[in-house]
Amino acid sequence: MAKRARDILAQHIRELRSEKGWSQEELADRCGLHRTYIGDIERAERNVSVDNIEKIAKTLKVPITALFEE
Amino acid sequence: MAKRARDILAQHIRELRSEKGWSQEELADRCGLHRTYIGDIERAERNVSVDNIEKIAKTLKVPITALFEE
DNA sequence: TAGAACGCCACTTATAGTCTGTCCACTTAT
DNA sequence: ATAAGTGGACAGACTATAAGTGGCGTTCTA
Repeated sequence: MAKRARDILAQHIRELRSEKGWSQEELADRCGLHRTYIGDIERAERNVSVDNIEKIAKTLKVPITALFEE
Repeated sequence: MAKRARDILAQHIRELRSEKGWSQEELADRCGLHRTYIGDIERAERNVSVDNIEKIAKTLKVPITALFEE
């Protein structure tokens, strides 16, 4: 049973954010997104769209492909 | 000037679909999406979200990372 | 001259994304 | 011990926009 894309995304975002020592709120502010929204994404409860995936990847300084690697 | 994520996505989807000799409508049907919606995505006019990106990747039989490679 | 493939427009419905706030767990200072 | 601060889970209500559909025009080619 393959993992859903949003689960993989969630996991990578949380990991990369933690590595930087950022809170969800700090990542949110840097992305121009909302604090609770980042929380939701990291719990894989949101169906994020490409434009926001791109914002998050840029903020985390990784290519988008890095957010989907299994 | 870096290309927007949705442009890269658009280009890959169109290429992979063409390689298979599928029309937009055929890809749409196989994905369970609508003909014009696929057209819009290939013209980078839609801000698609992960769940649909995942559907398209599965239908095209490529990992999601392949849809974002530059 | 029919039909297959696509671009493009207009539209409705569903949900992405924002915001306010409460609760809980864990720290750190008093 | 306990108050005060920080980070995160979660709820509810709202607004912006993605999802999804149908129709028409054009181009190409059989």
